[in-house]
Amino acid sequence: MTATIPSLASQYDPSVTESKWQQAWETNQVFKADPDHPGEPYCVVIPPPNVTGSLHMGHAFENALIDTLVRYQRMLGRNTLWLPGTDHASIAVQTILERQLKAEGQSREQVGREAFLERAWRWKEESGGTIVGQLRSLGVSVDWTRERFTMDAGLSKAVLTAFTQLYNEGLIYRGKYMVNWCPASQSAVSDLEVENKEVDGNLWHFRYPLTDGSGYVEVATTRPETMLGDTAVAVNPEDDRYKHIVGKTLMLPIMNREIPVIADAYVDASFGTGCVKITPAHDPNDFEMGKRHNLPMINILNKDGTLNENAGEFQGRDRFVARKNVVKRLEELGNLVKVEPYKHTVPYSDRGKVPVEPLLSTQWFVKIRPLADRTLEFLDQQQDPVFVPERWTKVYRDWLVSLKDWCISRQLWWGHQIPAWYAVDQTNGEITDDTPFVVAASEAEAREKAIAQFGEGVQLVQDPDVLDTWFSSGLWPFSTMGWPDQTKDLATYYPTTTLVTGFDIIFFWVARMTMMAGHFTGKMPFSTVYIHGLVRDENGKKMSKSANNGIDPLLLINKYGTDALRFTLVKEVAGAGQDIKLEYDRKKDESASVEASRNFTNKIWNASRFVMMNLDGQTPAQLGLPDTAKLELADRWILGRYHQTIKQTRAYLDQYGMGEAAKGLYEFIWGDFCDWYIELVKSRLQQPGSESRKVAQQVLAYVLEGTLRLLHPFMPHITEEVWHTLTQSNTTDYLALQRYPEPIDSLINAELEQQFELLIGTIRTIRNLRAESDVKPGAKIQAILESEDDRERQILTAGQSYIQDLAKVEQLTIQAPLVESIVSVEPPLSSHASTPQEQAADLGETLSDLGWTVYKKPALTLIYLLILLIVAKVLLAIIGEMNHIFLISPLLKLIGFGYTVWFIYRYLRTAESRQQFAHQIREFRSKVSGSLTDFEQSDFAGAIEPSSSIPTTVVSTPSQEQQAVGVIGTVQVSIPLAGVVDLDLLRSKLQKDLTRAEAEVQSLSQRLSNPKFVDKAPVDVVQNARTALAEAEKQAEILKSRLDRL
RNA sequence: CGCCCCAUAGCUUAGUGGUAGAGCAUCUGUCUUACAAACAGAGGGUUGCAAGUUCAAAUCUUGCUGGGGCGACCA
Repeated sequence: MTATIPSLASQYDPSVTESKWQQAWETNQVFKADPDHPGEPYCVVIPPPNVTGSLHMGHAFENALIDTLVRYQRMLGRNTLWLPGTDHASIAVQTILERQLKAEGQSREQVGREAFLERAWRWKEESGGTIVGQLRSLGVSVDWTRERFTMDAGLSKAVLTAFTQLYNEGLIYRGKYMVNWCPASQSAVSDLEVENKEVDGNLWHFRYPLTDGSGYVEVATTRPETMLGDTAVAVNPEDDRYKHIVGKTLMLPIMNREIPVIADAYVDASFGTGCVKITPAHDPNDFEMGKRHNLPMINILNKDGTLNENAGEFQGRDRFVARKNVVKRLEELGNLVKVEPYKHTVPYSDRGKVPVEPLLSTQWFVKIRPLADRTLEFLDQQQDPVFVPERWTKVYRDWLVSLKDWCISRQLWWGHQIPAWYAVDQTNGEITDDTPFVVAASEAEAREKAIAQFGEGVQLVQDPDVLDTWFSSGLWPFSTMGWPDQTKDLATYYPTTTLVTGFDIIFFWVARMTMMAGHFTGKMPFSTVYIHGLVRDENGKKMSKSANNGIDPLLLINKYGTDALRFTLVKEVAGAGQDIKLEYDRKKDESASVEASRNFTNKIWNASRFVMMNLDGQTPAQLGLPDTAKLELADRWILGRYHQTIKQTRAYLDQYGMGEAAKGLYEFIWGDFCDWYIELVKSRLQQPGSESRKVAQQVLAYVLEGTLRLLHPFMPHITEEVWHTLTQSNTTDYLALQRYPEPIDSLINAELEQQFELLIGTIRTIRNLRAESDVKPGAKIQAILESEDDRERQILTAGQSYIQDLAKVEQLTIQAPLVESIVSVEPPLSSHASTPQEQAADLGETLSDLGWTVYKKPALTLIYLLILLIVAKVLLAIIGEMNHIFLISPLLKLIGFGYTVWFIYRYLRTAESRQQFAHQIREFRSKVSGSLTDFEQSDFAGAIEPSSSIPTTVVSTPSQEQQAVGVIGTVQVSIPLAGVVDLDLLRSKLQKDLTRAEAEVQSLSQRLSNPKFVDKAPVDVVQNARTALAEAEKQAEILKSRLDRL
């Protein structure tokens, strides 16, 4: 790829770039996993979206998180597989198809199973393609060659194997039990597919007469129509009010059926009348009681929710119509006592959105305890899997503990048909509750088995029902890799590493996977479960179809780009598992936060453009690494910040802190790199042919290239695009496959960063003063920096050109303050009562200062060094003896100070001598250490080196003029102001700063005067407080004297 | 009824014992040669309320209030 750098547009256009790379990655199979690839395997299976869906914000969020993790791990060199796919969503698809059929005036029974399924597959091809295509637009780094669908041949084989094995082990059974019946989809559903909603209903009170005519009992119900199926009334055996009627019978009104009064401890005597009507076929509790008391179980419902022949006169009526009619009838008969409003919860079908009916029917179940207990063992004994955040472990565990058997049969056609064949010839050609059956992995096998059992003439019919979709999803982590066959993929990538999913799916899916995996593979299917929150709308509401408040990710992608949307979503993640909120203006279809990320992509684009325009067409590789000896202050600073950022980003990503990592990168790129470093090197880039320019180019190229790699997992497209242009790589190289940057600790220099803070603070203070004083933005000014701290002055001097460039200062004066202010402030004596270690450190620092600044000639250097070393050694030896003498430290400082003054006067006063001096140092250093080209060997400790070619102007302070004054640390910043100045404004500004400083002094001295604080707080905390107090006092003092002079 | 989470600037939030920091938004100035999708500057906080522990609490404890979630439920 050739760099056509200067012609790059000044605004980044994601639309072309993003689809270009998505296509390139896929057609070149960049993310195709290879089990033979070196490196520890890292594997994630996608939470399969269902084929009826289209991409929503939750998908975008989830996949952005996964892709960030996966791309990071891939760049770390792990043998990475992210396996994509979809699930078949039995009920959802069936509902849609039946609706279509109904619109055509048909029913599924009319078209028949085969034609129906043909239709379903056709539909799946179209709709399933939609979501997979949309997934592609997110730029996910999945291996499309391994895409799976839960009804693929391979996965279906896994389902058959799992089912037959569980059946043979006695863990799957068929039986007549109470299930949740959804009249809308006309199928049983599992407990999890039922949502309890609180509704305002009524409690109807009825009176059932005793058959012996001795009175009545009063019962209450929220579902009056169920009385048609009542087969008893129960009371608590201890309830004295009713002891005498237990064993008697009642006459059930309307049905005129004689039913017994039974005693059961389940009945709460204190609730209502203490009498409970019992409908064993339509209530789980009543069912249990019915079994205990051998009561008849009368089913009054048809599959579609209408009443059946057992409902007498109400046969054929819808359940809700019947409810009204039953009440009316009872009222007519005089059996209605009262109706009271009653708030209660009603189970609704998740899919059908109608109330489910508890119904007694014959279904297939998984005996769950053995599976759940096995999984609990993994959790309790091996902490496997680990949940991030940890608190979800308890939720997961509690559910496993209280889990009931799982109804897995669905009266639907779309899905995995249950591999059970009934010998219908044994029951008159019908499948009844008692028809004998065989379970087998294929029809042929079933026939073989059946013949053995029932003879040649056996007539077999396969169970028409299908399995719960989650049954197949539960096998997903290993069925997708070839299980039950022992494939290479399975051996390499299973168990998978991390599962990323929402908390709402822990029960549905996570627990089912762990149970199935524990049973079939003897392992947990993933070692970590990362739980993310929901994406909420601009009002903090859950996005849902019913509330119609979804935000279309594709709309935002088209408007701002995939990278921008992804970065927004990931950046918003605070702690793991927390919900995120997406800003959105529905009128304009705009999102402020995505726009901010789009602006960030544009920033990256333009910063890269700037860098590339200044590299003379060379790539980072061609430019090479800078010679460490030639690095300037700003270079060392940005390299330190860069490596610090690498360290931080990796640390965050390693502990799933994707949001924090993203925010850190945003700050580094926009703040450190663009706002400061690029601005700092601009003047150097305008010095053709200079060494300084070359170094700046090298650092720019090095940091930009590495930053692109750092950012790639978060913003894959723009980084890939810029990286190709920057490195002029050919098309077979991909940033996605480069190594993630590694931090070099020796380049991270906290002291240097701190020193740089002073420069940045000074620049800000000057800019602030300019703005406050209405200095024209373009005007070059004069500024005076005063500090009594020689170290501070040294730093300011070293960064002089930076201050001049970025604060537009023409004449910069750095000096010690006037004598009066030197003597007026003295740090508290006790602050110097430092430990021997600290003094030694001080000394070391002084030594290194001198090492940097003292020598005129290389030969002299060595001599001085030797002398100093000896002196230091002697001093160190005696310091231990005399560290109680307070004067030592100030004395040393004084000596150092005096020496520095002399030194500055001698060598640094003029630009000429400084340049010469700097040159000598470099020469000396390269002689001593050789030219270090490898960063690994470098060491920047020591920090400050005066930068060259600074026109220094030493002028006396024009104290008579009006000045704007600010304070940063203990540095006083003044700008002489020409012309008219708003004195009041200046005064109020100073007064405000003064008030703040005085408040600080007040609070700090209060704290320090508290003996308990001084006694009990750690030494360094007290020390920090003292330092802060000294600084605040100094500030206040400067401000006060300025204010006085105004 | 039980369990869990949350509460900090207008919004989104950082800060696990040392005296509150950022981004967005707002206001002011600027088209300064990478970027007006930008740059520079400014204002903005009784850390939900109350007590307690501590020299010191946004941070730990308890209670309360408000918001959200999950689970269970007696007809």
